[in-house]
Amino acid sequence: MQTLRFQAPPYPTFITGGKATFPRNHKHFHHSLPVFDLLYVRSGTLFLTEGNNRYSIYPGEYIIFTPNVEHYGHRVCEEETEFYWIHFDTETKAEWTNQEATEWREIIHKEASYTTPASYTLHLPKHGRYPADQQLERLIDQLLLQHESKDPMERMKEQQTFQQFLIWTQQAALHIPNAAQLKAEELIRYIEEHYDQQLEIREIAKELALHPDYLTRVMKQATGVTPNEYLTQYRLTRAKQLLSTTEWTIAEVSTQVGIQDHAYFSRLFKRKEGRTPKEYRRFVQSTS
DNA sequence: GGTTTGCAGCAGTCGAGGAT
DNA sequence: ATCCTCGACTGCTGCAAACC
Repeated sequence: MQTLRFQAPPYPTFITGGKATFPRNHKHFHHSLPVFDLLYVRSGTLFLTEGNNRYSIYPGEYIIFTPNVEHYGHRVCEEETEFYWIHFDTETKAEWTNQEATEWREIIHKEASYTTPASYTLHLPKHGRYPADQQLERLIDQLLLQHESKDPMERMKEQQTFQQFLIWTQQAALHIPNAAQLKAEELIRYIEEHYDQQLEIREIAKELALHPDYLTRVMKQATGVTPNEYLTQYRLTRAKQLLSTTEWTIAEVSTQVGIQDHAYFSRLFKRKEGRTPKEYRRFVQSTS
């Protein structure tokens, strides 16, 4: 299996991306780009050829195509096929190798000193699979939303999200999740499905059959943030979407994202975003 | 309608440590 | 190593009132 190997930082740059759906009997067109092209299949199957190699990309799998090498569909889709496409490029030299990395210590190229940052050698498999959950799709959706956003602050965050996407891709290539990570993933799923309701850590812990303290600990260990911090972050992301795409009052938006007290919502919003919800809406409208 | 401020209560977090 | 509990304390949250 070929592996794309490159140094970071600087991390590769996200250029553009999108979501596409091919109907049944549709075939991918002939295509060659001057940058890397990553395709991630959400449902259905893509049958693609690059050079002399044929690939079948099933749901949950991705493939990375090489710049300036033509790829095309060698077979029609047998069912409706939904996939994401992401174009990116590297500033550092990137090369295809047959050496796969199997442990994190192979990724950490050099530890940081007082004057130089840590450096990493990422090894991304040409054709790989992500763990079976919807976190990754949410991350890509977030990336595409930021890319399409009229808010310059959101646009600036897209590279950050793309870096996280690359780290997850690297993690998926090596990853054997431990118990804490599995529980944190379960908690994240729960939060994202119930963020619009009143959530208490004790209730969630009961739901997941764990002690509340323990839940906080595994979440912090796996993601670096506490359940509450994650919930707040998620609610504010949804609130920003609603503020920029609807005419709802601040109180309605607040209720919609699970915060009953709109006064508290405004305060929270200003603390995290640096401007009140009203200012945010005005700002987005003025830049569109 | 939306924001700010003050305040009280308590939920959530963290360090330490025990049980398995 | 993993899972869990306890006690202390921080800061989150909801409410009310005043103001823009």
